[in-house]
Amino acid sequence: MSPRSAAANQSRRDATRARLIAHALRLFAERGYASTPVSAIAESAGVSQGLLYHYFPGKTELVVAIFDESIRDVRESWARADAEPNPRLRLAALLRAIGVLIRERREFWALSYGVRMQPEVLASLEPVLAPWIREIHEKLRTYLKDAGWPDPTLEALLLFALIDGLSQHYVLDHARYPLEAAIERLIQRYHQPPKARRRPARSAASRRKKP
Amino acid sequence: MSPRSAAANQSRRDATRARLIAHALRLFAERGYASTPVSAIAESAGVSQGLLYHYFPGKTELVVAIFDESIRDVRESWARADAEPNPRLRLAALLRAIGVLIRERREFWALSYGVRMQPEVLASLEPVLAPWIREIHEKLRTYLKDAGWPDPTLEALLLFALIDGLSQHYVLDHARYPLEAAIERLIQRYHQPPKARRRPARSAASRRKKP
Amino acid sequence: MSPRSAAANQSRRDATRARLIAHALRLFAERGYASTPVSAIAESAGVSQGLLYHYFPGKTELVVAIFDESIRDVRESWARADAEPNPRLRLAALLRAIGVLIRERREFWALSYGVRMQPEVLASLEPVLAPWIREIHEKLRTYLKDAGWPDPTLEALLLFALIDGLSQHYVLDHARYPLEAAIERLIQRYHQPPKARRRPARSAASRRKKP
Amino acid sequence: MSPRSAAANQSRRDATRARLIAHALRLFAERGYASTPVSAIAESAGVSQGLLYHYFPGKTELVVAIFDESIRDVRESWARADAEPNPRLRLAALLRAIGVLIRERREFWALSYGVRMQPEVLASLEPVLAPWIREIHEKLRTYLKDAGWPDPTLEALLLFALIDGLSQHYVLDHARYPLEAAIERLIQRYHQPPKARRRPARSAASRRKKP
DNA sequence: CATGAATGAGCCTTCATTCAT
DNA sequence: TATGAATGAAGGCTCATTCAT
Repeated sequence: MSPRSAAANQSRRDATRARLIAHALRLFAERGYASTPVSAIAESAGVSQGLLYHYFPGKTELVVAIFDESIRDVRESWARADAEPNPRLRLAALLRAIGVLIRERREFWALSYGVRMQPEVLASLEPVLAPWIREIHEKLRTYLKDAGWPDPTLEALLLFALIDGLSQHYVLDHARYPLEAAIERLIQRYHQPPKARRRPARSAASRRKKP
Repeated sequence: MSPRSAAANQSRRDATRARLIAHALRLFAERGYASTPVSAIAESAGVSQGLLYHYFPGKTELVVAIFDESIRDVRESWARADAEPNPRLRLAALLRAIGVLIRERREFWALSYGVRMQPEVLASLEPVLAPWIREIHEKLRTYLKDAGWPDPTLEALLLFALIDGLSQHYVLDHARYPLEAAIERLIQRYHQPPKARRRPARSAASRRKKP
Repeated sequence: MSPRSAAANQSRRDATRARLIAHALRLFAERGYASTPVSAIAESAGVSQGLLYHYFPGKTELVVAIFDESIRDVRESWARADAEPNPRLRLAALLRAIGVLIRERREFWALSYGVRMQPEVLASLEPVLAPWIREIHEKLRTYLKDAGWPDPTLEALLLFALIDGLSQHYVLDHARYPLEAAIERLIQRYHQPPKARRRPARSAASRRKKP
Repeated sequence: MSPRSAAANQSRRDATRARLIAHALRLFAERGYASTPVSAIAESAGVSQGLLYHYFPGKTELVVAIFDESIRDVRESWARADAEPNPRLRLAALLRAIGVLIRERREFWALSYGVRMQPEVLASLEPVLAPWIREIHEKLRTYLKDAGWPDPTLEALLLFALIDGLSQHYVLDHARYPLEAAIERLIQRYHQPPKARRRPARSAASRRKKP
């Protein structure tokens, strides 16, 4: 085989693979992972069922590939926020980037939320998912800390939960959900860290101990 | 005339039904709705598979029954917060009640999040779910408004997202998730409405135009 | 137990039994034997499922009971035709009685035709059905013979087929089927035996040989 | 490009499909539609149960396919009778062809009669069955009319009923039923239209009024 | 690389029948 | 006599995966 045909072959492979991933993502998002037969994906992508198994060892690996790719894209998108030198604007930039991602990657979030509670799939996804979640949390934590927020760890936890909830609610009703307004309010709220309290917040535990 | 007293029969029915619901909830939460065969539920509850169909027309209705019951319980629990006369403390009471519910009803939330993205199941759940979501939002909105928050509608949206995200993250890693601390921080943050801003918040669009 | 209560009991038994048979017949006719659950019959008759099994050992015996009863009624109805002394009018009377029976017992015929091709059920029905069919054939044969028809055995075969076909077609589309007209034409045709042919009918085989 | 030649694949498909139809027909005829599990058909045809569902969407469609094919064959067979120019001989030719079909297609008639009274199956069969029945009736009517029979519509009704009844009785006891003799008698009877009656036939109603 | 026929396991559901009361 | 909860055995169907070509 000439190198040229080999290269052509490779690009064809890549194209087919990409098409499979794209169609799988759309179908998984629309109908749910469990309710989407492999046959439907192959058909939608215009390839035979057998061929799909030349590209992915199984349905599970297909979903893992989707996550791999999507997470990589999301990472790239976020990376741009790092360019912002001003820590306070940096956080805003990140939130805005997230808003865009929520909208543009809606299908992926749909799949993601649909699969998160399925132990079977989750098992294979763990190696991809766990580091990513840590990474998100760490990123939020750093940004918040740099912006002067106290207790950035817990704060990052809340912000992450808020973003995730927002994203999920948007996915569930994207036609009517006021995502833009919500993101703006979010940006505004995180524009500056809260002033130091007169009295430091006491935890429920400590409160119980000194009544 | 009746062979078993009607009351005895009814209580027997109720007991079996409750057992089925409890076991179904646990299994659905653990393994996911789609991955939990009806046979596993029946076996776990210690009844024959056929009997399950005397109590529920199908797997779908079983999950609907779980939602019906769980939502009813959640409603009752929240209703207590309404007793608090002070609007500001009322919101805190609600958040604290929610914290308790997240922990105590963890299995239900797991099922809930797992099923939310599955169109098939969702279709049957819609009549139960849609009013409930509206109700939650409305309750949050009212509480926030009574506590003096501006734009309570959007604010309720964010708070709901935050709670939902928190709950979901807790479900995914309940052993290590600092739910209590998060709830406390939440209560603290919502302890009083934000002060009026010096400058009204500008929309993303306008901001982009005048840098 | 006093004899009176025993008698009352018996009549109640009979009433329940009759009700079960009637409802079973209707349901079997409407939905088909195989597609009618025993539970539907019990419910329709307003008794518990368990009680049904006190009256009939099983679904099969229920259908046998229906046949027993229906055949008995049909026999009684036909018996009246025997009263007619004139052989020619007697045949007409029988045909007319059959016309009435086809209409009045439509449900039974529907069940009968639906069950005739199901070996399982047929096995239990054989002891009831076989003698009845022989009886019908014999009756037709005798009537035809008495009316002067040649080869009454074969003739009875044809007449039976014609009646059965008519009945079945009527059952399949009773709202539009011109049963009355068909019966009248039948009576007219069988009003008198065919004149002796000039040439005896030759078999298909012999005809093909001498053209 | 294709791994197996398209033609080879198609012939393979056709062969499997035909085998499935043949075995299904036999089993349905022997044991009845409802009492024949799909698994039995697959096993009898020597394929896996799952494969059957690659060829037919369901059990219902399998029986519809059988009807489609059988009816097509019957049509072809009857078409030959049309070639006969003499109207009187044409009717005889048709009846003789019918006699052959009754015998050769016995299994199909058995299935047909077994299914006719089952509303579930009938629903799917309606689109195939209804036009066919109209076609039969119309053909008989035309043949009778061409042969000089008065009131050919009603006459066709009777002839159809007779043929159907004959066929059914033959199916029920093919080993002993004198089908050939019956067909010959039929042909002989329909050899020429009845002579005009001296007295017009009176309806049952009018007859009852003047005793 | 590519096809799609073929498999086999498992799932949801139905239903005749039994049984404790 | 009467109830209806309970069982167990199928049955129809889906689908991830394999394999011959």
